[in-house]
Amino acid sequence: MLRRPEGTVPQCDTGRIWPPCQEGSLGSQPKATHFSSRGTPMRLSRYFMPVLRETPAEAQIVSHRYMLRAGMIKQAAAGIYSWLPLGYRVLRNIERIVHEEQQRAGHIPMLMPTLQSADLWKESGRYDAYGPEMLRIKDRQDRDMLYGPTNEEMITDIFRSHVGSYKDLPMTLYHIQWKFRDEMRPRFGVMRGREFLMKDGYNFDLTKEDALHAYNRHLVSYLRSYERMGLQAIPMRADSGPIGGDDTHEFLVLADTGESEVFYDSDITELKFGDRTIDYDSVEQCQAVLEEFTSRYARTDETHDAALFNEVPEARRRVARGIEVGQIFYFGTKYSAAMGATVVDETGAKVPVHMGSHGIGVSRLLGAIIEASHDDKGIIWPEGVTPFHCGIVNLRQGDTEADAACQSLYDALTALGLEPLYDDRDERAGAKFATMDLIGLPWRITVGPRGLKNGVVELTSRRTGDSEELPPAAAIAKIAAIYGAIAA
RNA sequence: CGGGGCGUAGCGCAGCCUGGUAGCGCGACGGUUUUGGGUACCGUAGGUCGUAGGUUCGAAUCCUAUCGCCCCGACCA
Repeated sequence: MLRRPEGTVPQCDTGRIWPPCQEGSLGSQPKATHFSSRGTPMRLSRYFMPVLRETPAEAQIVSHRYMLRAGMIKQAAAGIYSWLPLGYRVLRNIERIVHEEQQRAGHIPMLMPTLQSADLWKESGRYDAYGPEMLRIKDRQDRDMLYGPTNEEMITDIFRSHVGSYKDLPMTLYHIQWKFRDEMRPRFGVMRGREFLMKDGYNFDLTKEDALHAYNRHLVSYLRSYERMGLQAIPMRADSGPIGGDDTHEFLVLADTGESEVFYDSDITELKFGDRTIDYDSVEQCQAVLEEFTSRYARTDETHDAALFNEVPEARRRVARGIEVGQIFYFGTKYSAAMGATVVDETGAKVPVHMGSHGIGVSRLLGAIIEASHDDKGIIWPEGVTPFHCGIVNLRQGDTEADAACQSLYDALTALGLEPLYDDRDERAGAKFATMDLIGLPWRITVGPRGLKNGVVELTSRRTGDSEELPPAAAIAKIAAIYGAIAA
């Protein structure tokens, strides 16, 4: 019903790869049906969502504050966090979108380890080049190990071990895995943690042209992914940094708390990917999207060119701040040549493959989304990533009619494959509203004796604050329609 | 890694200067009262004051060391 139509996204592996166990898989929960990859509905009285009324002192920026206050994360050490149930749900939703969009683009999911042997890094030369950001560990045999900050070496090794012919190309492999970079100064909660969840993908192609198509394909899939998360992320020409490479774009979400200064032509913020369908195999179509989204001036401070920027009409010049949520690179044969990742081409010659790597900061995206979508009461989740589809607030817990009405709403929404969060605590209305506002569910159904007397409940948009009174069945239909439209 | 700051109850803080054996608000728990935007009142539980040394009759308080965390900067998905 609300499930994506069969065939739109062929056989997504989401949720089976990471994490190994699904929420509610112990059998105590009702069997999830349509949205089994998302989670389960929940009664707040049975949930674990330790909200804080006061802001912990260590949190400086709004996303960090709200994530702590909403009971989404708990710091374990500097830049390292536990994901509490509410935060975990959002994390998995973001991850799910990334999986779906990567597989839609034809990229193949897999999983590489967090801990790596240093050998491959010595071979590529990055063991020394990477510096103290890399967490180095010795095992009991005194072997050099490291907690991977990225996986170019490992994927290249896998590729060279098993692929030898141009006939096996093109190929793009990706995984979503925890990384560790020992930042000198972690801060801003999950926006700049030391441990972070990242999708990184690697394309292998016979020619530079093919590799650039892979680059474009990633750009398209990233635009789609961010839009599904309710974000506008602008591709900006960027600096290649320690990965190295020729072509690279960063995707930035505009936000005052962003770490990078960005310069752009305001026309670019008018661009929407929308629900257009793209044939990912079409070089022309992907190229057209790239040109559409990168032809206007948009650069981070690293690559900013004041002279070029001044060619933009003054009224459209913007200087702002942005949060980097992804980056795509084409780096040619840098690793393949160094590590002997070659294939035999049509003429029988051994040639190094052309590669690129492409990352999305999955855990960081939670912070970015909150930075871009909140008010003074709390978070406002976009429908695509919200931890629960809607909240049900029972204003008079213990009142027979109100309890029954809430229960039947809960059951009906659940039967449709939606996941409501039912606040069935014995709390005052104000406390329930404040909690719902804080955790940011986009829709709230408020149920009380007063309305029930007239046969209505109240449906409220978290984003606009607009409320309407309508019969319970109509409220259900409306929510189903909203989410049905997103899933379609 | 340079500069600064902070570790006292689940959270936010006071007490430290001028040593005398720990306190406030919120939260939690129990009760009464309330009930359509964090209600009010009563009661209860909870802290070897980050850790280790030292000075002292006596240390949260003074001294030393150490660990952790935060902020500014340089650096980074």
